Amino acid sequence: LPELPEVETVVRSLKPKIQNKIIKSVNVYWTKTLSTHTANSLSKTIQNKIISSISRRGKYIILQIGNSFLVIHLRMTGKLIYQNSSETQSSHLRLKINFKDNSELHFTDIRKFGRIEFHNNLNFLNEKLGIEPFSNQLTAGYLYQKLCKRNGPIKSILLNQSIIAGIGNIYADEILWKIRVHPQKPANQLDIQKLTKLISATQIILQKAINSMGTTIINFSFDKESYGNYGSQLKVFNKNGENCIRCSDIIIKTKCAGRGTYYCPTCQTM
DNA sequence: ACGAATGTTGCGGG
DNA sequence: ACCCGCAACATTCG
Repeated sequence: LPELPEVETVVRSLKPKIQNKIIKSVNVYWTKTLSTHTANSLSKTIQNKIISSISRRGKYIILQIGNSFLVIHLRMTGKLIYQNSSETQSSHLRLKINFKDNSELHFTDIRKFGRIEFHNNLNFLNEKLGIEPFSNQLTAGYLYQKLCKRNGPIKSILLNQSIIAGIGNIYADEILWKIRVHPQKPANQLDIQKLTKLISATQIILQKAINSMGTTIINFSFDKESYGNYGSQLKVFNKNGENCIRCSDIIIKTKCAGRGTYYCPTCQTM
């Protein structure tokens, strides 16, 4: 569900609602959600503190609280919903931050894969994650050096968060369609020119998706009932059996890098 | 009823 | 030590 554009959409929509709010307490309803603390210890640690900023790194959402950071990963079905204490809460509520003014930030998650951690710095994230797609440090040279020894499919590289942070299954397929590369093509067979195209396609697609507030296919939403519009601009993802808009051949669905993968067998070559 | 689902991690084998 | 594929996590939906 949420990849970089969806996470960015959540961050932008939450910012005006929760920035500078004072925390009163925290409730946890599914213990595994909060992986670094007990509900009580986190609640004590952050009560009376202010959420001073909300930002994104890869697919992670980062709330700065005092000199520390609450780091949230939505995984497949996690959602952050800002609401008033009088409103009905989801039956999938896993964690709740209560603010002094009686408003609340709810973390809901049907499949319970989402995780929330509290850290004193962001070193663990920066060690784990590769370069941001919009960073000027993302160059064809960087990718070439990272990929030259990798024989696995290029799609698995796009999904590998330690190389580029933020791309998921939908946008990986869209990027590869745009640059006409077969998802199974061995990563070390892409030359500098192709890698340059890969980077610009990544930036263009992710930026357009952010502008459209993400892609809603199964159940991404933000702000309670707001949905992303990038679904109408998808070229291959979820288009199994439809005609490629470039060559009119039939889009195929296969499995690549362990994930459902859509591509055009004519446009996208090995 | 079975299989798959937009994510990540940890495991085993190479 | 790196690389790669696969199972596991938990629930819903078709």
